[in-house]
Amino acid sequence: MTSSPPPDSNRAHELHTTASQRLRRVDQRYTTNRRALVELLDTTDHPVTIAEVLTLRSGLAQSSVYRNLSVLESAGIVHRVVANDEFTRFELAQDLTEHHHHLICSACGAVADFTMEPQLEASMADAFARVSTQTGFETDHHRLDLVGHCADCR
Amino acid sequence: MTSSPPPDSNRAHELHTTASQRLRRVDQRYTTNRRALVELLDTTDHPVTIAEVLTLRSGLAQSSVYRNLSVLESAGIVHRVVANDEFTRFELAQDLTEHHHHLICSACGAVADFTMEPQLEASMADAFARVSTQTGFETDHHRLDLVGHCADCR
DNA sequence: CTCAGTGCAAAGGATTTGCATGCCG
DNA sequence: CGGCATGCAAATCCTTTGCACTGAG
Repeated sequence: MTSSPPPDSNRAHELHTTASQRLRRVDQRYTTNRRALVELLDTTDHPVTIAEVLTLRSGLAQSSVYRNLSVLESAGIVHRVVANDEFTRFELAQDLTEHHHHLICSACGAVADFTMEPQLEASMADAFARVSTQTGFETDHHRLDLVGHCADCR
Repeated sequence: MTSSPPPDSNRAHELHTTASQRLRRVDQRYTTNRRALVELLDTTDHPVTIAEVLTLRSGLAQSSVYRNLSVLESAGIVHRVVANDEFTRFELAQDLTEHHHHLICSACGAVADFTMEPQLEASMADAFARVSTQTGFETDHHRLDLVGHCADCR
């Protein structure tokens, strides 16, 4: 620990600046609650459920969390993640973090992040481009999940 | 050997045999309703929602469809597909059909199947094996979806 | 002042469950 | 015969919505 500013504070600052800009672009404000959500999502290393949000930030009203995550999603700041259980999860959009994928435990429902070699990502991107050409489907993004059992549930 | 049956009827026959075996393995019966569901899923080229099932086979009770798809899933005959909307979809397990992925239209919710080059699949499988080794996560299967806009919604 | 954002409570809707009946083994 | 599958209806629970209030600009 030092007295100089933590290296991450710049990143955090940029994150909020970007969030604010993207919200303005869709005529929305960067309110205290929305900022709290972005900060929370920036903290975790996995997509969070609404229940987690309410536990970790117990001041927030449930309906506002739903509404604000929805707004943040439409502004392209957060991303909705569907896993195997009935709970919707949210994470920061991948252009605000790092491109990654998910390990989904079908026993306990846990979702963890992982990344793959850029080279393999590139091969996949090529393949997706071919699929688009062949099918007329226009791809916004892809999602690649491994479904199985986490270390705890094996 | 008797007179040779049409090529597809063998496939269908095997499908039902396999289904029956897998159900027995988990102490379940291959009832008329379950057989109807397997036949329906074998017909479509995309995962179907409960609503579709009820429309296409209007004799079935909603609760029985839910229950039976659940049973078929636990027997490894049917696979649950989560898309972008609020509807759960089901398809035959990929070892009963062909390994494939999904094109998910975020506008209309449509889900279509597509396949990729075996070579690329193999590279991905290698990468997944490495991830498993590193994280202790045991992979049952992977799912790769492209999310975007289908030809109709572009 | 104005109006979007917020919180509370009630409604909505896909999915699950309780229970009586029917049917397969 | 006995027990599982089925159908109907009611319950469940995540999510959405209505409405009055508040606070930022």
